[in-house]
Amino acid sequence: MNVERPRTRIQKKNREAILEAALEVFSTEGFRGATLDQIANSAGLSKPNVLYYFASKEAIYTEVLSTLLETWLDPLHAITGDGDPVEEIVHYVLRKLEMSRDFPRESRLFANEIVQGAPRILDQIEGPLKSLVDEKAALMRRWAEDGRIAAVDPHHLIFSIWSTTQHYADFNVQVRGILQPEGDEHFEDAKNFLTSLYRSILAPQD
Amino acid sequence: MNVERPRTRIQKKNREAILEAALEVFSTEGFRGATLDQIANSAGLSKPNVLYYFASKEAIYTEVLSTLLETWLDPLHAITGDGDPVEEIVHYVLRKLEMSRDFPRESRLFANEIVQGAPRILDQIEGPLKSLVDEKAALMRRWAEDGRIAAVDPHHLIFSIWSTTQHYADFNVQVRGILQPEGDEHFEDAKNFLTSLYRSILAPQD
DNA sequence: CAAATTATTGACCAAATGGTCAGGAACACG
DNA sequence: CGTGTTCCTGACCATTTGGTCAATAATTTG
Repeated sequence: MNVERPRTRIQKKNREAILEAALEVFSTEGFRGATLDQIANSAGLSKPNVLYYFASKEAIYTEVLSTLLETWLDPLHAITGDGDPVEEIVHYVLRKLEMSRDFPRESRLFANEIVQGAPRILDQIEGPLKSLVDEKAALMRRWAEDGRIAAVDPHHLIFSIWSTTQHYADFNVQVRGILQPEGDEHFEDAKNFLTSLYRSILAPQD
Repeated sequence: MNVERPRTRIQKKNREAILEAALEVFSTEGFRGATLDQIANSAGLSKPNVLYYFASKEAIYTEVLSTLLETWLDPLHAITGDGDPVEEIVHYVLRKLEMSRDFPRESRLFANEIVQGAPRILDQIEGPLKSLVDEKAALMRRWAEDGRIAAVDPHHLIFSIWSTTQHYADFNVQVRGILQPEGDEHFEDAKNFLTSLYRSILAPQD
């Protein structure tokens, strides 16, 4: 029952409801921890009806994950080499931080998958992702050689950006448990901290 | 059958085998994803035998998690205020990094628990952990006021240390997928990168 | 409106899973 | 060596879970 593009209005509506519910459930329970009943429930459908739209639990998960992967890597593409190096990188940091604030479930779903060994996207990582990262790392290395940013290991720089920003989504409960914020105020502090963190390490030495 | 201290030699051996197996399984599968069969198998025992030593799957998990929590926060205690501020913090960073290299399963188990909402340790986070972090943050704030480190938000500094170091354990497959290292060489680069990252942001301004 | 198509569900199934238990095997120890 | 205790297991159970299917309901379309 794998319909390429949802044809009918009902198909569109229900597939969206299922994917939304799946994002919610998978991101907090992981693949194995999530149940079709939870997803069906959260989507307001019966379990057999969910399986009418998707072949299996696995199929739902795969679809959510792959949709997510695209948008997830999007900000990295935006580092083009056109603008000021430091500004481009800082802008990337802030965009990733915003994504952690606005799409924490996507981040957590991804985190779950990776922590558990990335069984379903290992080739995506070793293929397209590695290529993309290597490419941007090369760009940064050139910047460093040209003295436009400080000489830092670009790969580890990227890892640090991923980790510091995604931390606010993935470890959300810990962050909130410690800071006890009312809403999202602490993201402003995070923004300031990360901005100065990356400005200070990237600032080219005379 | 909850024995305070394992009495017999057999009890000691088997309880240890179970906890070791549980760490392995829980850290890669999460609580819900792990099965008693996997744990029993990995420990080289039968499932009923595992349940002879522990009351339930939950009991095993709780024990692993609480044992782990203690050692996990240990390095943070070592920030005392006795030594040079920058050196103390950098030393903390490197110790956390070493733990990610040497005890990745512990890190991942913890990550799994937090990502999934920390259902079993939320009070530990809001209580003891928050206190400890607040205390160290206060210390760092004093350092900043005395001009011994740069003025940075201490809470977010700590978050960034946690995230950048634990990344090498929690997102291990991603890191390896991108760097394609033979063994653990990349930890040396990470060490250098993080050292200069934190030195550059902490260096007191004039 | 009627036929064809699409959507929905209750009932059901097999496998997996956490857990129990009675009885037997291994062991410690006087 | 014998006896009390500890250790271990096969068989079993109830529940959960992913998934199927035939029958019915709703919707679309000519």
